[in-house]
Amino acid sequence: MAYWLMKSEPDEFSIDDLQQCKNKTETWDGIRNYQARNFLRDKVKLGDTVFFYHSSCKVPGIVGLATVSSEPYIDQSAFDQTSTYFDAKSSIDNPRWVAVDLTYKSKFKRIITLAELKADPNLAKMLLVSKGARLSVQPVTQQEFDYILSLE
DNA sequence: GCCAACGTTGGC
DNA sequence: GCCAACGTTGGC
Repeated sequence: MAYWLMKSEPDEFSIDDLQQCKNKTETWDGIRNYQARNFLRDKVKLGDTVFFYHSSCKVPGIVGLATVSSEPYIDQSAFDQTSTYFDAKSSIDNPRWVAVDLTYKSKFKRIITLAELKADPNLAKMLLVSKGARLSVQPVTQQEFDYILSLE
């Protein structure tokens, strides 16, 4: 089983929103970055565990856990002209983007903030804190995962 | 809201 | 295939 960190803007979709979804599960779509897409398509597996990260907000950081609850599938929002995720270059014949389902697992008692993660020498090599890491889907190592869980 | 850092596009 | 211009992300 692999570990991931996925970013979401809480104004758009927060961990509380995920918890309140039907079956606590929602489509994780709208990824429009090739590197992130490649992870989703090629590496993310059903049953993987995900750090749910809040970005572009007052206190950015990891707020809880989710589980990948589907295999990757074609991101239909790319075909929807009314969607903000519409992409004219993705076609049904040649789909460009993928999505997975995420299921709520737990919410941390506190936010493990980006500032805290950045300041921690044990996490100096983590992708999230490395320069210009804008990836919205990124791998987390077993060591990083266990260590961050222990911070809660 | 600013802007640094990155990604993407498109002319050549 | 290079690279300048533009767009986006996301912390601050």
